[in-house]
Amino acid sequence: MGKCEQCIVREFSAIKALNKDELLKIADCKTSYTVKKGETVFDEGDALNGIYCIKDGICKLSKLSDNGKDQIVKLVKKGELLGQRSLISEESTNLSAVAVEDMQVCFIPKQEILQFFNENNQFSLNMMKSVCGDLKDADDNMVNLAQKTVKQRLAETLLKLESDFGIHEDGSLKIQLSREEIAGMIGTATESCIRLLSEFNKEGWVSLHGKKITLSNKRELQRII
Amino acid sequence: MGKCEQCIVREFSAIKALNKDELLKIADCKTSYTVKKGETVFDEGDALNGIYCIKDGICKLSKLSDNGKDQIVKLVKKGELLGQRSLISEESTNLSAVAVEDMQVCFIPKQEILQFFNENNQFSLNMMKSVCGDLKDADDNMVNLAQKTVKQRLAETLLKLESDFGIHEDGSLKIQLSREEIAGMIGTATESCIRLLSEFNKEGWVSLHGKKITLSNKRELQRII
DNA sequence: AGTAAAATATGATATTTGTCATACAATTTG
DNA sequence: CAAATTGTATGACAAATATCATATTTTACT
Repeated sequence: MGKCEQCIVREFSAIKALNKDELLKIADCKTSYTVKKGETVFDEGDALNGIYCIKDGICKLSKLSDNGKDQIVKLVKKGELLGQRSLISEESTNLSAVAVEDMQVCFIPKQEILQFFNENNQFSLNMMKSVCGDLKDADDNMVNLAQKTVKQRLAETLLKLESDFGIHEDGSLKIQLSREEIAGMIGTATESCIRLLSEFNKEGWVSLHGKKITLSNKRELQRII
Repeated sequence: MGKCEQCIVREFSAIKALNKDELLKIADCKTSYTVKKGETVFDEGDALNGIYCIKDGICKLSKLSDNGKDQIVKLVKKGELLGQRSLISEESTNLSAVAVEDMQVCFIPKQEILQFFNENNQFSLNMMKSVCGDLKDADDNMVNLAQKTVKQRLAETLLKLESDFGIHEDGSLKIQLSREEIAGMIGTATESCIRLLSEFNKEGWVSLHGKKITLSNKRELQRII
């Protein structure tokens, strides 16, 4: 059983408000495991009995639309929590969480979290702030989906992927998503996404090598937004 | 100075967790006023020094997009609070709030709310639930904007307006929005919205009399979603 | 390594939606 | 009350995007 006290990501979420004793309590009741790329952490409609703390890796939160396409609502990375909304609202999840790369997660049972809500005000406040941050992002996203063209959304998403997840030494985006997943983020058909990426490539704004995407002219990408 | 204890809407929001003393404290420091239809409660980018409790009326939360169009993110009605997100995140608002019909609002200063966060756990929890509810709605909305057609979104929005705000005796929607506002909700051009409403009218799904909209065939509207 | 499956790419075409122009109706204002 | 402004309506057209078809490339799997 790993010690939460020494966990690298304990400073990255609401959990940073917990003291030594509280961290020990979590360490005692948590269960850690790995989730391989493509595997599911939880599915839309699942009743969650706790929250997940992402120790490593990235997952996508998505919702299946009636037309059969998966809309990606958010990418969640190392240090962030999964499933808070569902826990707080006392509802089943409205989203499913699938690993985009191999993950290590710790599951913390509901009762612990609820207890912290009652006993540690800063924890509650942190959690609130985190949900509020998600809400702001969601609102911004809504406006983009409603008012911007697919091209603008693609450019914006690429820039955001770079700033959120960084680049390799060769300059390519660290996070690797399939074209279908990118399409699912910007809300368009996979073919349209592929087509626009090719176009960006021809314009010299990005360069494509297999799944690797390098933003070679960020200024132009920024300009068309 | 009105007494919060006797306010009709005190049960409708996180405020319901406050006890008599706490309500008296609010009553003491709040300022009540009216906002006429079309007037602004606060603007995108404003730093808020508290939150607003809507005693009566409806307002739209919207964000101006780069293309000059206002995207309506949420309609907020009697009993709900305005400005929590901004207060919790300690940021300026990302949305502006404009009255859609005459409103009565009470402004409650920041310090009071922050104190309740520290002293009244149930209040914090309620607030969290409310923000989580907004987040869920926003996520759902995102999926609709990304994956559904304008026609589907219009039908869905009309049904939602009826269920959220009710109908007059003559069957028409109680809430009256301009075509431009409806377009701003579904994320489309005003002309497209007008055109589709006409089409729905010709199909016999809605009937239009000036600004009054009556849903005359909800089953069909439901079907096309 | 060799085959099957999946992902990517691209063309052709249809559909949806936005834009611009204009007309008319309703509402506001002096 | 008339003029001016704003909101609604509709047509014509252009642009954006989706869909379907079909290669080609990459990846996964024995």
